[in-house]
Amino acid sequence: MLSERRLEVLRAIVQDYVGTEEPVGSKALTERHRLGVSPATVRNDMAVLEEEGFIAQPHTSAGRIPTDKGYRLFVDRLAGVKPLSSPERRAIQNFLDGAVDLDDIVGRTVRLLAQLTRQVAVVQYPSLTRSTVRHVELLSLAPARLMLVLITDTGRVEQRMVDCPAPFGETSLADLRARLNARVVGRRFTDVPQLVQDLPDSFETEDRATVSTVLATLLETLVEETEERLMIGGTANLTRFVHDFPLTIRPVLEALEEQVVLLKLFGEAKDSGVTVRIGHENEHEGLSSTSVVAVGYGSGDEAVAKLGVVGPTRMDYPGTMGAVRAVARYVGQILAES
Amino acid sequence: MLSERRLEVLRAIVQDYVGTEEPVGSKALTERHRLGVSPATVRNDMAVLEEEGFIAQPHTSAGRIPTDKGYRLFVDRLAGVKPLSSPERRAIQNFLDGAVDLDDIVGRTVRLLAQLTRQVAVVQYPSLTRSTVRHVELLSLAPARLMLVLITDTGRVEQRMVDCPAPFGETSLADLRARLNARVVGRRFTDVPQLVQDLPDSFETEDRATVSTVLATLLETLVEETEERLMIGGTANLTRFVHDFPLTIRPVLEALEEQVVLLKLFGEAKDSGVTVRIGHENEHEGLSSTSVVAVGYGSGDEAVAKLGVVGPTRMDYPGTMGAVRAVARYVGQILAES
DNA sequence: GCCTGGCACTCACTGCATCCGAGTGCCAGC
DNA sequence: GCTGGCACTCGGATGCAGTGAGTGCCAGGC
Repeated sequence: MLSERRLEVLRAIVQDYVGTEEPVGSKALTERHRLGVSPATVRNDMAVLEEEGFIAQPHTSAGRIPTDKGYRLFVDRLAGVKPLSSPERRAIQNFLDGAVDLDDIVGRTVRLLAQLTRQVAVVQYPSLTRSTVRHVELLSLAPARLMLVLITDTGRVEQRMVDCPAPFGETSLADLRARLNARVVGRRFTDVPQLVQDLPDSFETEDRATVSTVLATLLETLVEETEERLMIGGTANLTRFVHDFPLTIRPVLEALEEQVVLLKLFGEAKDSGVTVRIGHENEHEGLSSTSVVAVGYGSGDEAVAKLGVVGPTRMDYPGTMGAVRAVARYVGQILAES
Repeated sequence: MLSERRLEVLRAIVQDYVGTEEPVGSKALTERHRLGVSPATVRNDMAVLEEEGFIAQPHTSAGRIPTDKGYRLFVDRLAGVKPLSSPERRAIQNFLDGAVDLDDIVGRTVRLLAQLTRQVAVVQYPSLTRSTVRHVELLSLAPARLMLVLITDTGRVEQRMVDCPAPFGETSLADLRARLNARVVGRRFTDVPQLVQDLPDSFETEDRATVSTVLATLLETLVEETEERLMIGGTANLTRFVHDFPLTIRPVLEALEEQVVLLKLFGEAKDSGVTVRIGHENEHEGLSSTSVVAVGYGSGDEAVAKLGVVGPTRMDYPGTMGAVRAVARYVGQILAES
């Protein structure tokens, strides 16, 4: 077990390194922090911390930098979540108020988060799987061609063309529309297949095929749209670290474009509370020197999607976690209101 | 006026520089191109080209690189548009086929373009201003709360909430829906205000306020959505040049995030034919060492939006122009079919 | 008059030797 | 168990000479 002071030394190293971006030595540490001991003592502590794998030396004659394991300990035991200042809170509210639709909300959120954390921001669109149906609309475009429009409680709209096997009358259409809505409005997407299963049976024989086709398209939309979408912003912030590791910026940009990777990472994050994945904990080559801070957000108690930031492992964890958490809360509120 | 051979020298310089990414000298030029003259002659030609401002020397004792003006001449007079190979054409078709909706089409296009040109790709969503109305749908969510859904011929769907000044019955709603559609379906967005102007007058007094509110919301949607959206991809390609100018990558990323800038640039591009803006011709600080290659695309003869790439001024113009043009054509086809 | 070979000059880049200093590990003493 | 002292390491900066690709200019030839 590490003594209290050694943990204190680790905390000091992390804080200084995050601030200065340079390996920190024993002397500088005692000068900037009131550890109450001499550099020589700190050196001994550092030797222990290094042996345990919490810090490392880039070169023999250089200061120490935290390892992924060191950051992990820092996040888990040494640092809290730093609440935002009230001007910051007000800024968030001002920034998000006045959004007109879902795209706008997500767009504003991503810009806000990027600005606040000065890192790359990622916001997942509210997921369809966890949301409920607000309305299903059917429009007749041609005798045997319908448009299916699905509206969710999070304000998302999806539409699909349906080519019918047979012409479908206006009355049948109105009938289907009414019955379909009666069954699914307010229900969760996952429950829909169950709820509409026997619907074709209650129609005239000649219409059954069309009804089945429409339902098939609806279910397909639900499944397809489970591939969730992301919005990304603030990639220019990556260049703040370009003098450090110009090599790393490319794989990170590539990873960001492969949205699958991010979706997987976000999917693994807890629904509530801030999740932090540090360096190699992200099982992706390109992100091995970055950390991902993610949190769920939603209009009610339940998280419908995640948002967060991607930045270098050397980041201000308390501040970033605070910003991410605060933004998630406000977005949740906005969603609940709309 | 520059002699034929001097133009040939300029072409050779541009081609070599684009290939090698290094200033090109007179000796190397004569070795790689059949100019039929000696290095000394080429040196004289270079001196003239430099005096005219088409090429420049980074250092006194270095080779020459083209200036923006040099690239401009190259693009305008010395290079054609390189058609794609047939495997490339097939690849485009395969890549774009099977897109399910507009988001998907735009997403695939942007990835395709980024891959093909190995540069940053930008695709503008089909603009609402030039498209026509396919359908307007009105849904009653609560006694005095409606949802307005607008569907365009390009497959785009926009929805807005409408808070009515007074409760609005189902029959009135059906009436409004029918009459509204009768007037605007198939019409251009710009014509809509004119077409619906007198619609409230034909309703009962108690419903007029609501009808007006609905129409106001519709018109607002048309105007608001004129702020067009963009999708960007392939930013990782920027890092291919990071060893050259690590400084420039940041302003470019920033410019890309300020979509207004790109929209302006794209707006200035011609509707038909490939438009190239080179270096400082882009009136934006961050893009002064990049070129923008843009082209309009659309489902019919008319361009409904633009797409293109952003890359270093030192790019393969003929190839890039060919790829951009080809992609625009195929996307137009896909849009026309759907 | 235009092209060419020759020549002196420039200057970025490389490799090498040197110096400097922040930082370390270790040890004897309090 | 903490501290001051000390020898040691080694990356980074500085200075310098050598190299070579490239240039401009000039006199001579087709």
